[in-house]
Amino acid sequence: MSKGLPKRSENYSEWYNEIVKRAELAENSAVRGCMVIKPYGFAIWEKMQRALDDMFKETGHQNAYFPLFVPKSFLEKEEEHASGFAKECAVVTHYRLKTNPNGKGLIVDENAKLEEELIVRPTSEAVIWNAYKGWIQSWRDLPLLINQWANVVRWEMRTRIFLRTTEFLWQEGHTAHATKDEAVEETNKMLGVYATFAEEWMALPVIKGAKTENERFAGAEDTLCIEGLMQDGKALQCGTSHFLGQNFAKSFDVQFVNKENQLEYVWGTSWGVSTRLMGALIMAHSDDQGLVLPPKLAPIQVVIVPIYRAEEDLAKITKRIEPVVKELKSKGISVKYDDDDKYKPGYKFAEYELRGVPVRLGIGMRDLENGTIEVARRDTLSKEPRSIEGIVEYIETLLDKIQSNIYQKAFKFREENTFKVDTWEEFQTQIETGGFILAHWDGTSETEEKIKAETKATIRCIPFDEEKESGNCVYTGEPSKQRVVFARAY
RNA sequence: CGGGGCGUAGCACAGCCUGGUAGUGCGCACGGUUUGGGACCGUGAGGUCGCAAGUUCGAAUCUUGCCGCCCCGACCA
Repeated sequence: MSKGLPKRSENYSEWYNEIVKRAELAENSAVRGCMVIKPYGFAIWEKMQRALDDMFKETGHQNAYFPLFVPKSFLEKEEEHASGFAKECAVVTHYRLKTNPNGKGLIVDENAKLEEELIVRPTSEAVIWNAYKGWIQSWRDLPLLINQWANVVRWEMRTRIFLRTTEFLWQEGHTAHATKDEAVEETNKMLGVYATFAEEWMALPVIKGAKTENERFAGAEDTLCIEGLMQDGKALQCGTSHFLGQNFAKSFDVQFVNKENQLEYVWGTSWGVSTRLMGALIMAHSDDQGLVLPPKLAPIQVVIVPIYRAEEDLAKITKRIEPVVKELKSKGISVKYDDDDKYKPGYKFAEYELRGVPVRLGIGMRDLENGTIEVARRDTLSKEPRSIEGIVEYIETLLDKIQSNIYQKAFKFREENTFKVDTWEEFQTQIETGGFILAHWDGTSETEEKIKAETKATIRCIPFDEEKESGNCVYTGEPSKQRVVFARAY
Protein backbone atom coordinates (compact mmCIF):
# COMPACT_ATOMS: atom_id res chain seq x y z
CA MET A 1 0.00 0.00 0.00
CA SER A 2 1.33 3.42 -0.86
CA LYS A 3 1.57 5.48 2.28
CA GLY A 4 0.50 9.07 1.93
CA LEU A 5 -2.87 10.28 0.73
CA PRO A 6 -3.04 12.64 -2.22
CA LYS A 7 -2.91 16.25 -1.00
CA ARG A 8 -6.14 18.19 -0.81
CA SER A 9 -4.43 21.19 -2.35
CA GLU A 10 -3.22 19.20 -5.35
CA ASN A 11 -6.20 17.10 -6.26
CA TYR A 12 -9.22 17.45 -4.06
CA SER A 13 -11.42 14.85 -5.69
CA GLU A 14 -8.65 12.27 -5.74
CA TRP A 15 -8.01 13.00 -2.08
CA TYR A 16 -11.70 12.47 -1.39
CA ASN A 17 -11.90 9.19 -3.29
CA GLU A 18 -8.76 7.86 -1.62
CA ILE A 19 -9.90 8.75 1.86
CA VAL A 20 -13.18 6.94 1.31
CA LYS A 21 -11.33 3.88 0.09
CA ARG A 22 -8.40 3.86 2.49
CA ALA A 23 -10.40 4.61 5.63
CA GLU A 24 -12.60 1.71 4.50
CA LEU A 25 -15.77 3.74 4.48
CA ALA A 26 -17.05 2.47 1.16
CA GLU A 27 -16.08 1.29 -2.28
CA ASN A 28 -17.48 1.37 -5.76
CA SER A 29 -19.39 -1.80 -6.40
CA ALA A 30 -19.63 -4.01 -9.43
CA VAL A 31 -22.97 -2.33 -10.04
CA ARG A 32 -22.42 0.91 -11.86
CA GLY A 33 -23.14 3.97 -9.77
CA CYS A 34 -23.86 1.99 -6.64
CA MET A 35 -21.61 1.76 -3.64
CA VAL A 36 -20.78 -0.84 -1.05
CA ILE A 37 -20.77 0.79 2.36
CA LYS A 38 -18.17 -1.02 4.41
CA PRO A 39 -18.48 -1.78 8.14
CA TYR A 40 -16.53 1.25 9.34
CA GLY A 41 -18.45 3.62 7.09
CA PHE A 42 -21.73 2.01 8.00
CA ALA A 43 -20.91 2.35 11.71
CA ILE A 44 -20.70 6.11 11.20
CA TRP A 45 -23.97 6.12 9.30
CA GLU A 46 -25.58 4.11 12.11
CA LYS A 47 -24.48 6.73 14.62
CA MET A 48 -26.00 9.42 12.44
CA GLN A 49 -29.19 7.42 12.13
CA ARG A 50 -29.40 6.91 15.85
CA ALA A 51 -28.97 10.59 16.65
CA LEU A 52 -31.45 11.69 14.01
CA ASP A 53 -33.94 9.00 14.86
CA ASP A 54 -33.89 10.05 18.50
CA MET A 55 -34.54 13.63 17.43
CA PHE A 56 -37.44 12.56 15.21
CA LYS A 57 -38.98 10.58 18.07
CA GLU A 58 -38.56 13.53 20.42
CA THR A 59 -40.48 15.69 17.99
CA GLY A 60 -43.32 13.18 17.92
CA HIS A 61 -42.63 11.16 14.80
CA GLN A 62 -43.03 7.43 14.33
CA ASN A 63 -41.21 5.15 11.94
CA ALA A 64 -42.98 3.06 9.33
CA TYR A 65 -42.06 1.36 6.10
CA PHE A 66 -43.53 1.70 2.63
CA PRO A 67 -42.87 -0.30 -0.56
CA LEU A 68 -39.85 0.05 -2.80
CA PHE A 69 -42.04 0.02 -5.89
CA VAL A 70 -44.27 2.82 -7.02
CA PRO A 71 -46.89 2.03 -9.66
CA LYS A 72 -46.40 4.43 -12.51
CA SER A 73 -49.95 5.70 -12.20
CA PHE A 74 -49.26 6.81 -8.61
CA LEU A 75 -46.23 8.76 -9.64
CA GLU A 76 -48.18 10.45 -12.40
CA LYS A 77 -50.83 11.83 -10.08
CA GLU A 78 -48.93 14.88 -8.94
CA GLU A 79 -47.90 16.45 -12.23
CA GLU A 80 -45.00 18.61 -11.14
CA HIS A 81 -43.66 15.79 -9.07
CA ALA A 82 -43.94 13.32 -11.96
CA SER A 83 -42.15 15.49 -14.47
CA GLY A 84 -39.47 16.40 -11.94
CA PHE A 85 -38.45 12.82 -11.42
CA ALA A 86 -39.34 11.26 -14.78
CA LYS A 87 -35.85 11.45 -16.23
CA GLU A 88 -34.13 9.60 -13.44
CA CYS A 89 -36.37 6.63 -12.72
CA ALA A 90 -35.54 2.94 -12.86
CA VAL A 91 -38.50 1.04 -14.24
CA VAL A 92 -39.52 -2.56 -13.60
CA THR A 93 -41.32 -4.00 -16.61
CA HIS A 94 -41.17 -7.77 -16.06
CA TYR A 95 -41.40 -10.13 -13.14
CA ARG A 96 -39.71 -13.26 -14.43
CA LEU A 97 -36.57 -14.52 -16.11
CA LYS A 98 -36.07 -17.77 -17.93
CA THR A 99 -33.10 -19.76 -19.13
CA ASN A 100 -32.06 -18.80 -22.60
CA PRO A 101 -33.30 -21.56 -24.95
CA ASN A 102 -30.43 -20.72 -27.34
CA GLY A 103 -27.77 -21.45 -24.80
CA LYS A 104 -26.48 -20.40 -21.42
CA GLY A 105 -27.71 -17.59 -19.27
CA LEU A 106 -30.97 -15.95 -18.38
CA ILE A 107 -33.24 -13.78 -20.44
CA VAL A 108 -36.33 -11.75 -19.67
CA ASP A 109 -39.47 -13.82 -20.08
CA GLU A 110 -41.54 -11.76 -22.49
CA ASN A 111 -44.65 -13.52 -21.24
CA ALA A 112 -44.10 -12.03 -17.83
CA LYS A 113 -44.66 -8.40 -18.72
CA LEU A 114 -46.27 -6.33 -15.98
CA GLU A 115 -49.59 -4.79 -16.86
CA GLU A 116 -48.44 -1.61 -15.18
CA GLU A 117 -44.78 -0.71 -14.85
CA LEU A 118 -43.39 -0.29 -11.36
CA ILE A 119 -41.01 2.55 -10.63
CA VAL A 120 -38.24 1.98 -8.12
CA ARG A 121 -38.94 4.81 -5.69
CA PRO A 122 -36.89 7.95 -6.25
CA THR A 123 -38.78 9.23 -3.18
CA SER A 124 -41.99 8.01 -1.56
CA GLU A 125 -44.50 10.83 -1.64
CA ALA A 126 -46.65 8.98 -4.16
CA VAL A 127 -46.95 5.66 -2.32
CA ILE A 128 -47.24 7.32 1.04
CA TRP A 129 -49.94 9.79 0.08
CA ASN A 130 -51.84 6.99 -1.53
CA ALA A 131 -51.75 5.18 1.81
CA TYR A 132 -52.60 8.33 3.77
CA LYS A 133 -55.90 8.53 1.94
CA GLY A 134 -56.96 5.47 3.90
CA TRP A 135 -55.45 6.64 7.17
CA ILE A 136 -56.99 10.06 7.42
CA GLN A 137 -60.68 10.78 7.87
CA SER A 138 -61.07 13.19 10.72
CA TRP A 139 -59.20 16.08 12.31
CA ARG A 140 -58.63 13.56 15.12
CA ASP A 141 -56.30 11.61 12.84
CA LEU A 142 -54.06 14.65 12.46
CA PRO A 143 -51.29 15.50 12.58
CA LEU A 144 -49.88 12.35 11.08
CA LEU A 145 -46.14 12.32 11.70
CA ILE A 146 -44.33 9.49 9.93
CA ASN A 147 -40.74 8.83 9.03
CA GLN A 148 -39.17 6.00 7.12
CA TRP A 149 -35.58 4.85 6.76
CA ALA A 150 -35.13 3.46 3.29
CA ASN A 151 -33.13 3.21 0.11
CA VAL A 152 -34.07 5.13 -3.01
CA VAL A 153 -32.87 5.07 -6.59
CA ARG A 154 -32.22 8.06 -8.81
CA TRP A 155 -30.60 7.32 -12.13
CA GLU A 156 -28.03 10.08 -12.18
CA MET A 157 -25.80 10.61 -15.17
CA ARG A 158 -22.69 10.94 -13.13
CA THR A 159 -22.14 9.50 -9.70
CA ARG A 160 -19.72 10.18 -6.89
CA ILE A 161 -19.35 7.96 -3.89
CA PHE A 162 -21.60 9.12 -1.02
CA LEU A 163 -22.30 12.46 -2.70
CA ARG A 164 -24.39 11.18 -5.55
CA THR A 165 -24.94 7.49 -6.05
CA THR A 166 -27.62 5.76 -8.07
CA GLU A 167 -28.94 4.04 -4.97
CA PHE A 168 -28.61 5.78 -1.65
CA LEU A 169 -29.87 5.41 1.89
CA TRP A 170 -31.87 8.09 3.53
CA GLN A 171 -34.69 8.98 5.81
CA GLU A 172 -37.82 10.62 4.56
CA GLY A 173 -40.37 12.20 6.83
CA HIS A 174 -43.92 12.62 5.53
CA THR A 175 -46.42 14.49 7.59
CA ALA A 176 -50.03 15.56 7.20
CA HIS A 177 -51.62 18.45 9.06
CA ALA A 178 -55.00 20.11 9.48
CA THR A 179 -53.79 23.62 8.83
CA LYS A 180 -51.34 25.40 6.63
CA ASP A 181 -49.70 27.09 9.60
CA GLU A 182 -49.09 23.79 11.29
CA ALA A 183 -47.52 22.29 8.16
CA VAL A 184 -45.33 25.33 7.66
CA GLU A 185 -44.28 25.11 11.26
CA GLU A 186 -43.41 21.43 10.83
CA THR A 187 -41.33 22.26 7.76
CA ASN A 188 -39.38 24.81 9.76
CA LYS A 189 -39.09 22.61 12.80
CA MET A 190 -37.54 19.75 10.89
CA LEU A 191 -35.13 22.06 9.13
CA GLY A 192 -34.15 23.15 12.61
CA VAL A 193 -33.62 19.53 13.63
CA TYR A 194 -31.31 19.05 10.65
CA ALA A 195 -29.36 22.21 11.43
CA THR A 196 -28.97 21.15 15.04
CA PHE A 197 -27.82 17.71 13.97
CA ALA A 198 -25.33 19.14 11.48
CA GLU A 199 -23.89 21.57 13.97
CA GLU A 200 -23.96 19.58 17.19
CA TRP A 201 -23.22 16.11 15.88
CA MET A 202 -21.41 16.58 12.61
CA ALA A 203 -19.68 19.74 13.84
CA LEU A 204 -20.66 21.33 10.55
CA PRO A 205 -21.98 24.88 10.52
CA VAL A 206 -24.81 25.26 8.03
CA ILE A 207 -26.82 28.08 6.53
CA LYS A 208 -30.56 27.67 6.78
CA GLY A 209 -32.63 29.07 4.00
CA ALA A 210 -35.19 28.64 1.27
CA LYS A 211 -34.58 27.40 -2.24
CA THR A 212 -35.46 29.52 -5.22
CA GLU A 213 -38.20 28.37 -7.56
CA ASN A 214 -35.62 26.78 -9.87
CA GLU A 215 -34.11 24.66 -7.14
CA ARG A 216 -37.38 23.70 -5.45
CA PHE A 217 -38.45 20.08 -4.95
CA ALA A 218 -40.83 18.89 -7.65
CA GLY A 219 -44.29 19.12 -6.17
CA ALA A 220 -43.43 21.40 -3.25
CA GLU A 221 -44.70 24.90 -2.55
CA ASP A 222 -41.57 25.76 -0.69
CA THR A 223 -38.26 23.95 -0.18
CA LEU A 224 -36.03 24.78 2.76
CA CYS A 225 -32.48 23.57 3.06
CA ILE A 226 -29.30 23.59 5.03
CA GLU A 227 -26.14 24.35 3.09
CA GLY A 228 -22.64 23.52 4.21
CA LEU A 229 -19.32 24.70 2.82
CA MET A 230 -16.70 22.10 1.98
CA GLN A 231 -12.95 22.64 2.22
CA ASP A 232 -12.56 23.11 -1.51
CA GLY A 233 -14.94 26.04 -1.38
CA LYS A 234 -17.90 24.23 -2.90
CA ALA A 235 -21.29 24.16 -1.28
CA LEU A 236 -23.11 20.99 -0.36
CA GLN A 237 -26.82 20.73 0.31
CA CYS A 238 -27.02 18.68 3.47
CA GLY A 239 -30.72 18.39 4.09
CA THR A 240 -34.07 19.56 2.77
CA SER A 241 -37.49 20.16 4.22
CA HIS A 242 -40.46 20.76 1.97
CA PHE A 243 -43.77 22.44 2.53
CA LEU A 244 -46.04 20.55 0.14
CA GLY A 245 -49.11 22.72 0.53
CA GLN A 246 -52.17 20.71 -0.43
CA ASN A 247 -50.61 19.48 -3.67
CA PHE A 248 -50.35 15.82 -2.76
CA ALA A 249 -53.56 15.87 -0.74
CA LYS A 250 -55.39 17.07 -3.82
CA SER A 251 -53.65 14.69 -6.19
CA PHE A 252 -54.34 11.70 -3.95
CA ASP A 253 -57.63 13.00 -2.60
CA VAL A 254 -56.68 13.05 1.05
CA GLN A 255 -59.41 14.96 2.86
CA PHE A 256 -60.46 15.17 6.48
CA VAL A 257 -63.53 16.35 8.31
CA ASN A 258 -62.72 19.35 10.47
CA LYS A 259 -64.31 20.28 13.80
CA GLU A 260 -67.04 22.12 11.92
CA ASN A 261 -67.89 18.93 10.03
CA GLN A 262 -66.52 20.27 6.74
CA LEU A 263 -64.32 18.38 4.30
CA GLU A 264 -60.87 19.87 3.79
CA TYR A 265 -57.68 18.80 2.08
CA VAL A 266 -54.80 18.15 4.45
CA TRP A 267 -51.52 20.04 4.36
CA GLY A 268 -48.30 18.13 3.86
CA THR A 269 -44.59 18.24 4.46
CA SER A 270 -41.69 16.00 3.61
CA TRP A 271 -38.05 16.17 4.66
CA GLY A 272 -34.93 14.11 4.26
CA VAL A 273 -31.24 13.62 4.74
CA SER A 274 -29.18 10.94 3.07
CA THR A 275 -25.88 9.10 3.04
CA ARG A 276 -24.64 12.23 1.31
CA LEU A 277 -24.03 13.44 4.85
CA MET A 278 -21.14 10.98 4.94
CA GLY A 279 -19.58 12.94 2.11
CA ALA A 280 -20.18 16.19 3.95
CA LEU A 281 -18.57 14.82 7.07
CA ILE A 282 -15.46 13.78 5.16
CA MET A 283 -15.09 16.93 3.11
CA ALA A 284 -15.75 19.32 5.97
CA HIS A 285 -13.13 18.18 8.46
CA SER A 286 -10.61 15.72 7.14
CA ASP A 287 -6.99 16.53 6.35
CA ASP A 288 -4.07 15.15 4.38
CA GLN A 289 -3.47 12.47 7.04
CA GLY A 290 -6.96 11.10 6.62
CA LEU A 291 -10.36 11.26 8.16
CA VAL A 292 -11.12 13.58 11.06
CA LEU A 293 -14.27 12.54 12.88
CA PRO A 294 -16.18 14.52 15.45
CA PRO A 295 -16.22 12.41 18.64
CA LYS A 296 -20.00 12.23 18.69
CA LEU A 297 -20.05 10.31 15.41
CA ALA A 298 -16.81 8.34 15.73
CA PRO A 299 -17.38 4.58 15.95
CA ILE A 300 -14.20 4.39 18.03
CA GLN A 301 -13.69 7.46 20.19
CA VAL A 302 -10.54 6.34 21.96
CA VAL A 303 -7.97 3.83 20.83
CA ILE A 304 -5.27 2.54 23.15
CA VAL A 305 -2.05 1.25 21.64
CA PRO A 306 0.32 -0.71 23.87
CA ILE A 307 4.03 -0.38 23.13
CA TYR A 308 6.14 -3.31 24.22
CA ARG A 309 8.91 -5.72 23.30
CA ALA A 310 8.30 -8.80 25.35
CA GLU A 311 5.09 -10.71 26.00
CA GLU A 312 5.49 -10.08 29.72
CA ASP A 313 5.58 -6.36 29.08
CA LEU A 314 2.32 -6.55 27.18
CA ALA A 315 0.79 -8.43 30.09
CA LYS A 316 1.89 -5.70 32.50
CA ILE A 317 0.53 -2.95 30.26
CA THR A 318 -2.74 -4.81 29.81
CA LYS A 319 -3.10 -5.23 33.54
CA ARG A 320 -2.53 -1.53 34.12
CA ILE A 321 -4.83 -0.37 31.33
CA GLU A 322 -7.76 -2.73 31.84
CA PRO A 323 -9.40 -0.71 34.62
CA VAL A 324 -9.04 2.42 32.49
CA VAL A 325 -10.77 0.69 29.57
CA LYS A 326 -13.54 -0.46 31.86
CA GLU A 327 -14.03 2.96 33.34
CA LEU A 328 -14.08 4.65 29.94
CA LYS A 329 -16.73 2.19 28.79
CA SER A 330 -18.79 2.82 31.89
CA LYS A 331 -18.88 6.49 30.91
CA GLY A 332 -20.34 5.53 27.57
CA ILE A 333 -17.11 6.17 25.67
CA SER A 334 -16.38 3.72 22.89
CA VAL A 335 -12.83 2.53 23.36
CA LYS A 336 -10.67 0.00 21.59
CA TYR A 337 -7.65 -1.53 23.23
CA ASP A 338 -5.56 -2.65 20.28
CA ASP A 339 -3.25 -5.36 21.58
CA ASP A 340 -3.09 -7.01 18.17
CA ASP A 341 0.46 -8.30 17.84
CA LYS A 342 0.42 -8.44 14.06
CA TYR A 343 1.10 -4.75 13.59
CA LYS A 344 3.66 -2.43 15.08
CA PRO A 345 2.72 0.74 16.95
CA GLY A 346 3.84 3.05 14.15
CA TYR A 347 1.58 1.26 11.74
CA LYS A 348 -1.32 1.46 14.14
CA PHE A 349 -0.78 5.17 14.75
CA ALA A 350 -0.97 5.88 11.04
CA GLU A 351 -3.95 3.59 10.59
CA TYR A 352 -6.07 5.16 13.33
CA GLU A 353 -5.16 8.60 12.06
CA LEU A 354 -6.39 7.59 8.64
CA ARG A 355 -9.62 6.42 10.21
CA GLY A 356 -10.12 9.60 12.18
CA VAL A 357 -10.19 8.18 15.70
CA PRO A 358 -10.40 11.35 17.85
CA VAL A 359 -8.14 10.28 20.73
CA ARG A 360 -5.24 7.86 20.79
CA LEU A 361 -3.54 6.72 23.95
CA GLY A 362 -0.08 5.20 23.82
CA ILE A 363 1.27 3.28 26.77
CA GLY A 364 4.63 1.54 27.14
CA MET A 365 7.03 0.39 29.83
CA ARG A 366 8.36 3.89 30.29
CA ASP A 367 4.85 5.07 31.10
CA LEU A 368 4.33 2.27 33.58
CA GLU A 369 7.43 3.42 35.44
CA ASN A 370 6.40 7.08 35.35
CA GLY A 371 2.69 6.55 35.89
CA THR A 372 1.97 8.31 32.62
CA ILE A 373 0.20 7.74 29.33
CA GLU A 374 0.60 9.51 25.99
CA VAL A 375 -2.49 11.33 24.77
CA ALA A 376 -2.68 12.17 21.06
CA ARG A 377 -5.43 14.27 19.50
CA ARG A 378 -6.52 13.62 15.93
CA ASP A 379 -7.92 17.10 15.34
CA THR A 380 -4.68 18.94 16.20
CA LEU A 381 -2.24 16.05 15.61
CA SER A 382 -0.64 17.00 18.92
CA LYS A 383 0.41 14.67 21.69
CA GLU A 384 1.45 14.99 25.28
CA PRO A 385 2.19 12.75 28.23
CA ARG A 386 -0.41 12.84 31.01
CA SER A 387 -0.59 11.29 34.42
CA ILE A 388 -2.59 8.10 34.19
CA GLU A 389 -4.36 9.14 37.37
CA GLY A 390 -7.53 10.96 36.43
CA ILE A 391 -7.08 10.12 32.76
CA VAL A 392 -10.70 9.08 32.32
CA GLU A 393 -12.04 12.46 33.43
CA TYR A 394 -9.46 14.16 31.27
CA ILE A 395 -10.54 12.20 28.21
CA GLU A 396 -14.18 12.88 28.88
CA THR A 397 -13.62 16.61 28.70
CA LEU A 398 -11.09 16.23 25.90
CA LEU A 399 -13.69 14.58 23.67
CA ASP A 400 -16.01 17.55 24.21
CA LYS A 401 -13.15 19.89 23.53
CA ILE A 402 -12.34 18.11 20.27
CA GLN A 403 -15.97 18.15 19.22
CA SER A 404 -16.17 21.90 19.68
CA ASN A 405 -12.73 22.54 18.21
CA ILE A 406 -13.68 20.75 15.02
CA TYR A 407 -16.82 22.83 14.84
CA GLN A 408 -14.94 26.04 15.50
CA LYS A 409 -12.43 25.22 12.78
CA ALA A 410 -15.19 24.58 10.25
CA PHE A 411 -16.99 27.72 11.39
CA LYS A 412 -13.88 29.82 11.00
CA PHE A 413 -13.30 28.36 7.57
CA ARG A 414 -16.80 29.29 6.53
CA GLU A 415 -16.45 32.82 7.90
CA GLU A 416 -13.21 33.26 6.00
CA ASN A 417 -14.79 31.98 2.84
CA THR A 418 -18.01 33.92 2.86
CA PHE A 419 -17.89 37.15 0.88
CA LYS A 420 -20.23 40.05 0.38
CA VAL A 421 -20.02 40.98 -3.25
CA ASP A 422 -21.62 44.00 -4.92
CA THR A 423 -20.30 44.16 -8.46
CA TRP A 424 -20.47 41.70 -11.28
CA GLU A 425 -16.70 41.86 -11.86
CA GLU A 426 -16.07 41.02 -8.23
CA PHE A 427 -18.59 38.21 -8.42
CA GLN A 428 -16.87 36.60 -11.39
CA THR A 429 -13.46 36.80 -9.73
CA GLN A 430 -14.64 35.62 -6.34
CA ILE A 431 -16.57 32.62 -7.64
CA GLU A 432 -13.33 31.24 -9.05
CA THR A 433 -11.76 31.02 -5.61
CA GLY A 434 -14.83 29.36 -4.13
CA GLY A 435 -16.80 29.95 -0.98
CA PHE A 436 -20.21 31.43 -0.29
CA ILE A 437 -21.00 34.69 -2.00
CA LEU A 438 -23.62 36.94 -0.46
CA ALA A 439 -25.00 39.10 -3.21
CA HIS A 440 -28.17 40.86 -4.22
CA TRP A 441 -30.43 39.24 -6.75
CA ASP A 442 -33.44 40.64 -8.54
CA GLY A 443 -35.58 37.62 -7.73
CA THR A 444 -36.07 36.36 -11.29
CA SER A 445 -35.34 32.90 -12.62
CA GLU A 446 -33.92 34.44 -15.80
CA THR A 447 -31.17 36.21 -13.89
CA GLU A 448 -30.48 33.15 -11.79
CA GLU A 449 -30.09 31.06 -14.93
CA LYS A 450 -27.87 33.56 -16.67
CA ILE A 451 -25.59 33.76 -13.67
CA LYS A 452 -25.43 29.98 -13.60
CA ALA A 453 -24.65 29.76 -17.31
CA GLU A 454 -21.86 32.31 -17.02
CA THR A 455 -20.26 31.27 -13.75
CA LYS A 456 -21.60 27.80 -12.80
CA ALA A 457 -22.73 29.36 -9.54
CA THR A 458 -26.21 28.65 -8.27
CA ILE A 459 -28.28 30.27 -5.59
CA ARG A 460 -27.85 27.86 -2.71
CA CYS A 461 -30.54 29.51 -0.68
CA ILE A 462 -32.27 32.64 0.39
CA PRO A 463 -30.88 32.67 3.92
CA PHE A 464 -33.07 33.09 6.99
CA ASP A 465 -30.55 34.47 9.41
CA GLU A 466 -28.93 37.16 7.28
CA GLU A 467 -30.07 40.70 8.04
CA LYS A 468 -32.50 42.10 5.53
CA GLU A 469 -30.69 44.75 3.54
CA SER A 470 -31.88 46.30 0.33
CA GLY A 471 -29.58 46.82 -2.60
CA ASN A 472 -29.24 46.18 -6.30
CA CYS A 473 -28.97 42.90 -8.17
CA VAL A 474 -25.34 42.08 -8.80
CA TYR A 475 -26.19 41.08 -12.38
CA THR A 476 -29.02 43.34 -13.58
CA GLY A 477 -28.88 46.22 -11.11
CA GLU A 478 -32.59 45.81 -10.39
CA PRO A 479 -33.68 46.45 -6.80
CA SER A 480 -33.35 43.63 -4.24
CA LYS A 481 -34.61 43.27 -0.69
CA GLN A 482 -31.93 40.97 0.65
CA ARG A 483 -28.72 39.16 -0.19
CA VAL A 484 -28.86 35.53 -1.24
CA VAL A 485 -26.18 32.86 -1.02
CA PHE A 486 -24.39 31.96 -4.24
CA ALA A 487 -21.83 29.18 -4.65
CA ARG A 488 -20.64 26.48 -6.91
CA ALA A 489 -22.12 23.31 -5.52
CA TYR A 490 -21.81 19.57 -5.53
C1' C B 1 -24.56 12.12 -24.01
C1' G B 2 -19.81 15.25 -25.25
C1' G B 3 -14.25 15.66 -24.02
C1' G B 4 -9.92 13.19 -21.84
C1' G B 5 -7.49 8.90 -19.59
C1' C B 6 -7.13 3.74 -18.47
C1' G B 7 -7.97 -1.90 -18.48
C1' U B 8 -1.28 -6.77 -17.32
C1' A B 9 -1.08 -10.98 -9.83
C1' G B 10 -5.31 -8.79 -4.16
C1' C B 11 -3.52 -3.29 -4.96
C1' A B 12 -0.27 0.37 -7.66
C1' C B 13 2.25 0.12 -12.06
C1' A B 14 6.40 -1.20 -15.95
C1' G B 15 6.67 -3.94 -20.49
C1' C B 16 3.59 -2.30 -26.08
C1' C B 17 6.71 2.37 -30.01
C1' U B 18 10.64 -1.75 -32.59
C1' G B 19 5.99 -9.08 -32.07
C1' G B 20 9.92 -14.15 -29.65
C1' U B 21 10.69 -17.30 -21.66
C1' A B 22 5.22 -11.97 -18.25
C1' G B 23 8.17 -8.35 -14.71
C1' U B 24 8.79 -4.62 -10.36
C1' G B 25 6.94 -2.52 -5.71
C1' C B 26 3.29 -3.09 -1.92
C1' G B 27 0.24 -6.77 0.12
C1' C B 28 -0.23 -12.27 1.14
C1' A B 29 2.04 -17.35 3.33
C1' C B 30 6.11 -19.57 6.18
C1' G B 31 10.75 -18.96 9.29
C1' G B 32 13.81 -15.76 12.06
C1' U B 33 15.26 -11.05 14.08
C1' U B 34 12.17 -6.76 15.61
C1' U B 35 8.28 -3.31 18.32
C1' G B 36 7.84 4.88 21.71
C1' G B 37 5.51 7.21 14.23
C1' G B 38 3.79 2.98 8.54
C1' A B 39 10.46 -2.73 10.72
C1' C B 40 14.11 -6.00 8.32
C1' C B 41 16.27 -10.49 6.14
C1' G B 42 15.37 -15.13 3.80
C1' U B 43 12.07 -18.51 1.28
C1' G B 44 7.50 -19.05 -1.34
C1' A B 45 2.51 -18.80 -3.53
C1' G B 46 -0.11 -15.95 -6.87
C1' G B 47 -1.49 -14.15 -14.18
C1' U B 48 -7.08 -17.26 -19.61
C1' C B 49 -2.23 -9.60 -20.03
C1' G B 50 -10.81 -6.70 -20.17
C1' C B 51 -13.59 -9.74 -24.26
C1' A B 52 -13.87 -11.29 -29.43
C1' A B 53 -12.15 -11.62 -34.25
C1' G B 54 -8.09 -10.69 -37.62
C1' U B 55 -2.66 -10.32 -39.37
C1' U B 56 1.60 -13.62 -38.31
C1' C B 57 5.52 -19.49 -37.84
C1' G B 58 4.61 -16.71 -33.24
C1' A B 59 0.44 -11.32 -30.27
C1' A B 60 0.32 -8.32 -23.58
C1' U B 61 2.71 -5.89 -27.92
C1' C B 62 0.08 -4.71 -34.61
C1' U B 63 -5.40 -4.10 -36.81
C1' U B 64 -10.77 -4.00 -36.17
C1' G B 65 -15.03 -4.42 -33.20
C1' C B 66 -17.17 -4.75 -28.44
C1' C B 67 -17.33 -4.33 -23.00
C1' G B 68 -15.99 -2.01 -18.49
C1' C B 69 -13.88 1.70 -15.22
C1' C B 70 -12.06 6.62 -13.75
C1' C B 71 -11.66 12.02 -14.40
C1' C B 72 -13.80 16.73 -16.51
C1' G B 73 -18.71 18.88 -18.34
C1' A B 74 -24.40 18.95 -19.10
C1' C B 75 -28.51 16.76 -14.87
C1' C B 76 -29.10 16.27 -9.58
C1' A B 77 -29.94 15.00 -2.52
